[in-house]
Amino acid sequence: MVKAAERVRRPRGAPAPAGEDCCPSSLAAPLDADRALELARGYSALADPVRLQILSILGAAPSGEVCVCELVVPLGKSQPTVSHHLKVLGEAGLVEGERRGKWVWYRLLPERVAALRAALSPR
Amino acid sequence: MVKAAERVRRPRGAPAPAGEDCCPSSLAAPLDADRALELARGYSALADPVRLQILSILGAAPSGEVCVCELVVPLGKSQPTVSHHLKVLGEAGLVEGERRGKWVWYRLLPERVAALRAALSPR
DNA sequence: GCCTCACATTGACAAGCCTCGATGCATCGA
DNA sequence: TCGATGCATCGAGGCTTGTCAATGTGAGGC
Repeated sequence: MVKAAERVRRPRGAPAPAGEDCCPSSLAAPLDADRALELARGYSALADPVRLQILSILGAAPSGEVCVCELVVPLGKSQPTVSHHLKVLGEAGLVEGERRGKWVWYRLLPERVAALRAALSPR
Repeated sequence: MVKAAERVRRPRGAPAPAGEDCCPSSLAAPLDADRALELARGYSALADPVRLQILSILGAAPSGEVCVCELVVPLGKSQPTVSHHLKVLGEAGLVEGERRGKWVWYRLLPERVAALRAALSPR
């Protein structure tokens, strides 16, 4: 049971890096089971090399988005497999897809990535 | 194939946070399969609520270390289960255990945590 | 309407993971 | 030496996950 007052407390008066005020570190105080489960779901989405490659391709794309057809060949997986991984990433809130004509374009959602990143901050 | 020169490149001249020079972001350039697999193994260790709770307990411990007997009750899992998760975390390089008499004391290894954290940095 | 293309969904299989009881090993105190 | 304690390992059961072939769906183009 982590109380809200404890989650926003920042000891030692250190200046918080931008964008991490709302995303407390998991290493500062013991996690309750619910928040641990929520975070574990997020890291589960990262716990597959194909999904990490998808995120890296999206993150490196100049336009910030990539259509599914551009993922199948570099990943070396079947189209249904790629679609499955995109669904997992979408359900984890890490990516978002948008249909335009025949194609679906996916892009990274940096907020959720930042939240998972901030949870690994040292106390 | 990510070339070394590309991995250490830091555009926009922003000052890099300490300890992240050596740990390139996964979102800056497409990951090769080997590095994706290595990172995925790391996040797999984080993809379980019990293990996240263990890390948070270790991170919040005033002395920086906790003996196994102090983990079983708060985690609500059997002793073999706790031992299993500690082994997984150890093999991922996230924790380290040391025997002192009858007890084994575990502590966090912040370097590996920082590496997984840095891999989520935006480009 | 019909065909083609891009992508999602379904179903099935193998592999891996989480969990716990039983057991083994090392240490300590008597 | 013997029993008790703390932790690791083993083995098995049950569930989840990654993968692909087959199929479904939605959007053009003819």
